[in-house]
Amino acid sequence: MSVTIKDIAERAGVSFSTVSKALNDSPLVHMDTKQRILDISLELGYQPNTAARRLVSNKSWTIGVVWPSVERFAPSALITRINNEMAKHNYTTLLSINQTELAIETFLRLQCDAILVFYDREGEELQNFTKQSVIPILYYGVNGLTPFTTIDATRSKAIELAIEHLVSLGHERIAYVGNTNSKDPLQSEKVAAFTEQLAKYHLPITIESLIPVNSLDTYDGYMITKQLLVSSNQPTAIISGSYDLTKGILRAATELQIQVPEQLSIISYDNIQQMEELEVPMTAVGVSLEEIVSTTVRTLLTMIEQKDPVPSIYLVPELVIRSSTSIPARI
Amino acid sequence: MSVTIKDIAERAGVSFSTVSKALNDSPLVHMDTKQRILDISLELGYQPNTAARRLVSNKSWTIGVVWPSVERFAPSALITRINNEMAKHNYTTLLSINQTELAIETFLRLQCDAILVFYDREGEELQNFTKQSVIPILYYGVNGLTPFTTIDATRSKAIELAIEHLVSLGHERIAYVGNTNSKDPLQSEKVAAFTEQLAKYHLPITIESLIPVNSLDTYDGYMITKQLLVSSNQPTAIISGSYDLTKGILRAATELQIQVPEQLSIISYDNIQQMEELEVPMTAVGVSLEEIVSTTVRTLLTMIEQKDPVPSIYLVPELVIRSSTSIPARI
DNA sequence: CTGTTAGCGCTTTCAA
DNA sequence: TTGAAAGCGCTAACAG
Repeated sequence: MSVTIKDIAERAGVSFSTVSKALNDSPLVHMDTKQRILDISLELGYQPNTAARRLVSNKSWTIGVVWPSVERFAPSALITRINNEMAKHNYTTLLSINQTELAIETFLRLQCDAILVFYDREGEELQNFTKQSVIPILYYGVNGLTPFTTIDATRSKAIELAIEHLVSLGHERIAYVGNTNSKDPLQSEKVAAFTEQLAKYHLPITIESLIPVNSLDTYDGYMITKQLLVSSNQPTAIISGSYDLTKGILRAATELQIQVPEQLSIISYDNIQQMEELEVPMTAVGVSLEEIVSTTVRTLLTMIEQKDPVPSIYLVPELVIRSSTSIPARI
Repeated sequence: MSVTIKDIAERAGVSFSTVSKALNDSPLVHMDTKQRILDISLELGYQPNTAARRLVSNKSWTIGVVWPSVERFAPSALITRINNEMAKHNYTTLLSINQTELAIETFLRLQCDAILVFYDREGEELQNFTKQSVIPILYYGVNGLTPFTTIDATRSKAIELAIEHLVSLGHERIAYVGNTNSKDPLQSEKVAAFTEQLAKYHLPITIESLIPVNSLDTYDGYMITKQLLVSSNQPTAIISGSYDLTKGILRAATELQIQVPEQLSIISYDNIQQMEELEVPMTAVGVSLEEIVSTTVRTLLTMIEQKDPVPSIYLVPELVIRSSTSIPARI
């Protein structure tokens, strides 16, 4: 059996309720007493019993995170950051790699204080949790897909920014490398925005405009780009759907001795620090990781406090210009 | 407030302890009563309060899993399976992507019933948990690296099997594609076994024997193999360090129009079902996923029950011959 | 078979 | 400033 507040109380010669107060830094305890109790608890290696604490406070101090099945760098970094940020607020982040429905059920049973769901799967349907859920559920994804509050990174806006940037530089043959056939709404939103914007600027949409990859892996990005860059009707600029893809694209260009940005401009989705550190510092669009993290954490905390509905949030993407884009090469 | 056993008791006109028994399927409750209570609890949507349950039973019914930082397919599949298997035993698996030390601390504080650590990082040191840990900690990795009970997949034995198989087919120029420079003991064990075995069979060790990749990604596997296969002193057989690498290796071979296994034999580490489904069904070595899962779960359960020390376990790898290996081509 | 009782370890009034 | 007491929701003797 581990040490409890009673043990400390006995040792300190006070009642256990005083210990409880002292440990919670209550102002109702004399400084000296408090210090003595703190010392003793430290000495005894006291660890509060979470179960008991939860029972009485009716809080679990945990939040459940439903993790996307597919691993990529950006989401992985996101979760790590959220995890650390929530820790600062005393919340422990639990991850589940189960199916969304199952994971939510588990977290519900565990009485997590909130659930964060990364909507990243292809065409999942889950509507049954609408009302029965007493605890707040926050989605990260595209708003409107679920009845829940959603943090939406407005991926379409990001693609708009990218194209605007390229067009302003004078590019006309722009390709999008990404999950063009995916039913994943996070991906298809980018694709839709891409074609829309091309149309808006009266740019040609050819078979070389939408370059499909099966996954968002570096590997696939590399493979498809190598094909693309030896085709007859090469683009002067590529928009990449993710950080991982970008690594592959860049590698393909390097290998074919195509200078970036002189001969080929690249602009990537995913506004993360790592873009800076690629062989060619990468111009990127997207909501910055920091902002996604801080907004998510803040929203989560708000939802937990005031169990009232919180409106969905649209995060505004930015364009970060680095060294991978320039005016198109003379042909 | 959610519904408690007291609510059910009131509704059913029995005492709450009877409800508790009924809900726990105790034989001490009359069938009729039990059924009625079950019906009511269902009707009311009763969800047991985990905190309370934990408090009294002094168990959390959770096990914490420290997840390796690097994502690859095989470990990912492993964790998913363990997760599901533990669920059958009423345990909820919590994942932490924090540093090992931090994660263990968290799980300790949460009073998990056991902690499973995937030792997958490069040269981490953590010796401080040796005694203070009241709850069982199980490692998955290479035995001897930590003071804890470890499930060891004897990767060296797997490589032995691979080489034995290749040698028996008549191969002499064998290359190992893997993390040859990694400090990760899981990887270096394979490498060490590889060179040892080559020596044992008096096979030449050249620069083309150990093919280093930076990561275990498909991408890197592809890249390095393409280089390897156009070199002057090509191997007749490749041993791949992981499933992901193998995908890349296979792809490189296909692209260079090298027939597998006619012109090149490939044998892969990671004994998982997916090997069957590659373009060329892959001969593989390693402990089968099923066995790793069942052993891990069983050990975990045992450790939880009898808080006595459990000895480390060495799992025996198998060779699964499929279609990617054959006698070497005539030169 | 069913109910009563006593906690599990902690927080939180309420008295002293 | 401290202590006493109640109770969070549940399980587990023990008594009927």
